[in-house]
Amino acid sequence: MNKAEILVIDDEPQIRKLLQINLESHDYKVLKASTAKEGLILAASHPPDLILLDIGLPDKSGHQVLQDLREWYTQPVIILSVIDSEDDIIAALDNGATDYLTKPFRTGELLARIRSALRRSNQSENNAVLSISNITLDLVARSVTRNDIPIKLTATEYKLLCLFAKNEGRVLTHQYLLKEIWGMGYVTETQYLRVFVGTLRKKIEEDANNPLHILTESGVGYRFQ
Amino acid sequence: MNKAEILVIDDEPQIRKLLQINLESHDYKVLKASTAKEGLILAASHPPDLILLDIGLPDKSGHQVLQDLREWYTQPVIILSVIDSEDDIIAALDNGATDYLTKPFRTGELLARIRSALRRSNQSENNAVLSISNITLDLVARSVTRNDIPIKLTATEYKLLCLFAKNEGRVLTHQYLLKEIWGMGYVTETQYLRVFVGTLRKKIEEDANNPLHILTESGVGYRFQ
DNA sequence: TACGCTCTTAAAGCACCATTAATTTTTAGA
DNA sequence: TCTAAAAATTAATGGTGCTTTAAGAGCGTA
Repeated sequence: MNKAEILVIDDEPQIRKLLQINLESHDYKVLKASTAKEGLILAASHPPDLILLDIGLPDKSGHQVLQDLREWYTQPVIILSVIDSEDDIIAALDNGATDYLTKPFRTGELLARIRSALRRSNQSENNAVLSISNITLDLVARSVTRNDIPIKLTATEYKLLCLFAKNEGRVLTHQYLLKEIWGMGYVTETQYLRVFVGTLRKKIEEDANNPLHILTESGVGYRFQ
Repeated sequence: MNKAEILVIDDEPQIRKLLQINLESHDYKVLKASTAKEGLILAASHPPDLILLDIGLPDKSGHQVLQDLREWYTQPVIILSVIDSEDDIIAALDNGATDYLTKPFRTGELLARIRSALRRSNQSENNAVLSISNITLDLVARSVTRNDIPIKLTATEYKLLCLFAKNEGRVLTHQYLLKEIWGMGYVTETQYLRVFVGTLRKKIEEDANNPLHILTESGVGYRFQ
């Protein structure tokens, strides 16, 4: 597993610094934004594994940011706030926040809540080994085999195959795949998918011209089985 | 969806009563236990959708109960505690607690955190399936079967069948169907429907000449049953 | 029989898809 | 820091399958 990426959206430089130091010392990769706008753009261009969101931003209410994020972002969002108001907490949680901490927070607790949130968001994907007919995918070792023979995949090919394997039998839309792999800004770049599905098929199908695993659903997306 | 069942494990009768009243008034079914032993037995004999666990039980530490539960129980466990100690919080979260609230807690916040936890634990099992006699429609996987045999549908055919299935037994007018699938500008193109209903019938009816599912309501539209 | 509505069929057009290769960017190693 | 290789992106081309269109035939009703 790679370093988990955490996006911090907070306008106070001291808090950003504090969080960055604490998170990086626990082996997370930290992205920072000081305004709502910047944060949303950053999240969309490169979806992080978790977002820490300050509710009191200068340009936009954190509640609004949360709603905007939840239109498409499914990973955990933990709210940080100086306001210890029950209404605020309820509103945030009902808008899809994963957790809500009031400042000043205890860093040890925050880190534990981050671990907890990440653990839960990963547990569905945490089957360590996925096997679909003759394809085997070891999520921990990050290795793939076909008929027990190791296959070398690039980073993008691997991400794509992971998404497919975790959603066996489901149709994944172009939009969804592009969003998950490249980020929100790329949902129209269907051509990327064609190229990478092409290379993946060459590597995992018996006959890339008659694919049995990665099926195309014309006009919609792809289905893995 | 049935009432969600919540198991309260707490030794203080007042707290149990308070929780019961609040939870039941929000349409949850409440199970109660006053000791760790009782709670574990109850959870095992009839697994609830969520557990509220007091950390200070008479017969066993709540941390120990949590560990025992997590051997097999995967649904949310929210810890309630009079102890506002960071070490306790971290230990509980790292042992698999979903959330941790210190007493006295605000009931509105507790309810919001329960909703949040249940929402997240349910989203994975959300395989909305529509079944109409021998036709099955999985809206998440975007797949259709007849007598358990997969049927391949084009994007437009699928949209059409979805509309039908979601409005089983109702007459859907040409106008409505055209508006939903092709858009407002196409409400006069009745011929499109004839063609696509034709291909759909070939795929899902036993005998496309004597359709049992997609019935024609002459001059008006179609009805699915 | 004539008319309105429907169904079937098939050809034409077009959007979508796959493949390949060229170009740019990133990564790894010296 | 530089260089070479690998990977990602972009662009170009041809193929495939879906949608649209159109024409003819069936069926019930006046």
